[in-house]
Amino acid sequence: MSNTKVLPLVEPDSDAVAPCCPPLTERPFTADEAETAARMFKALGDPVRLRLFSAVASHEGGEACVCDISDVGVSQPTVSHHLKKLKEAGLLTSERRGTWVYYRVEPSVLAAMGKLLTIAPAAA
Amino acid sequence: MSNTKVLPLVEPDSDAVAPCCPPLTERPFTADEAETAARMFKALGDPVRLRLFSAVASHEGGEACVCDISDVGVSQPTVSHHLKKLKEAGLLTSERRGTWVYYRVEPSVLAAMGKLLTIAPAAA
DNA sequence: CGCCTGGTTCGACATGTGTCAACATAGATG
DNA sequence: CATCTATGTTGACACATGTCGAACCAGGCG
Repeated sequence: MSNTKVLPLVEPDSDAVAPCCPPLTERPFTADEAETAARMFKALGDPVRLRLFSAVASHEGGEACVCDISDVGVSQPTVSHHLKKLKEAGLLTSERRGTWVYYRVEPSVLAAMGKLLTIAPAAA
Repeated sequence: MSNTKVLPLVEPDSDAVAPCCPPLTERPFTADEAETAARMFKALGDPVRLRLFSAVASHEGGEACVCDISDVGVSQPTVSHHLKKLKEAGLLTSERRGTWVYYRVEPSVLAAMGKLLTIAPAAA
């Protein structure tokens, strides 16, 4: 394996979690890779989405219902809109349980993005 | 210290490279933190910028002149525009050397973003 | 000095995006 | 079934953003 303990907090086979792209520093991205990766970054490129995502990610059990996190200074439809965006970007998944809808983070995508930003482990 | 060897590829005092925010998973972001972090993510949230950034980052010596990376399918003014955005976001720095202008990556910012995406090292 | 090449800035335009109010839907509960 | 609460969807609108061509600045060179 190329890099052994870069993100030891995820799956053991941490090489498999990045079906998207190599580290940004490894070689110039192709148009397709850039398109894919940019979609994820763009999803986190909004303050409200970032707060929502962080709220879900840091919530107990890695999941939270909308009612728990919708206090970010915008109207409820806007919250819903942003959560949808995050879902479309593959960063969150949602599940309805009775009255409430719970969102949870997709850890593999987080890890993939983290690896993208890794300084090229050329020497390792 | 809270997290000892999350991104061992950077400076030894890797805690100092993130003057921005804690990991997304540690606690809900404040409005200010989200604003700051979103600015960086947004900068990488465009395919063209991502290609340019990757081209610079992966170039020999971590720097490249515009002429080396401007082959991304958009006009040259547009390239310049995106490079400016990346510079404003703190991801790149530029320096004129004779005829050419060289861009290089700001590794500390890369590392900071990587840490942001770290899965909360709660257990560690 | 005049000109050429590399790069940035300007002005304009089309498109994308964040936001809200109003309406619609899904379950729970009486 | 009536109704209430929790979410999502729609339509509209202001604003930001990506893009280009044209004009402009900076160095090197004859």
